[in-house]
Amino acid sequence: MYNISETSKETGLTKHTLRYYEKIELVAIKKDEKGHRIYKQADLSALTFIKCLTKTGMPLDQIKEMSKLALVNPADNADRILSLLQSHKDKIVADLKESKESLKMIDAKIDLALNL
Amino acid sequence: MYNISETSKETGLTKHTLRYYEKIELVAIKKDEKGHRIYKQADLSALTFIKCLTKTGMPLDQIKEMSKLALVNPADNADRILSLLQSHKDKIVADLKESKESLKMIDAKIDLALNL
DNA sequence: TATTGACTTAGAGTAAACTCTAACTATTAT
DNA sequence: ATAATAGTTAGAGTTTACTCTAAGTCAATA
Repeated sequence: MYNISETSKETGLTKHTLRYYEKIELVAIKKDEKGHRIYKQADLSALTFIKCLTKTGMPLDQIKEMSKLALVNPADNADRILSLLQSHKDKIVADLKESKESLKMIDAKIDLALNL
Repeated sequence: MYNISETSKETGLTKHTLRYYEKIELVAIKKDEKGHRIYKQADLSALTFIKCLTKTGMPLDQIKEMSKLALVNPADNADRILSLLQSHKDKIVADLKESKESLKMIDAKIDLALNL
């Protein structure tokens, strides 16, 4: 069990962001009798996965849609979730390719500058 | 020589974006006697390179800073420009690594779902 | 002649994802 | 007892990079 500060440290998300993710209903976190958030290991894993998705460019509303599906009825929605993950994967692969091409062009510029 | 529509087609940037880049002084484009923009081959190359930089996450104000240096005094600023390009390159390489790691985690999730 | 379609401008509006502020409560340290 | 620290909320503000609108000028075509 972790409080918001520990969770912030573990996940690298700010406390502000953690509360924001709750406000937009991207995650739902239990609270103790004082109203303080208590994060479980599973919450940390979920947040870490969310970070993977955002870092690779999935918009928060898509992530939200996916986690809703997973929470409400995992069995019935497995196919849908899988296909969302697959198409995101395809997007990442395409982005990686594009970035590598940009990197090449930047390298070419650097080489040009070095040979001045 | 290209007008704004042709340039938009060539670079994949919208006409709005092309005018916006001029407004923020990221580029400076000559105009004809009617006030219409005339893009040279060099402008297209610059815009294509700018696209590489933005796609790989360089903020417009950094790109602007760099092109100012290149325009004002290329010889004296070559070192500075080179080091900016180098550090951006390093950032891209780091980002690529991170994206590949995220991809792995997403793949792991997909495998998990497939084995349900 | 009129309308279509290209261009122009200044400036307002948008979307995404935070990020911060103010006002408050509860617990611990001096 | 008081001050510091950690938590809470609602809601306002910020940043980046566009994106769009309104109002206008020209040139060519029906």
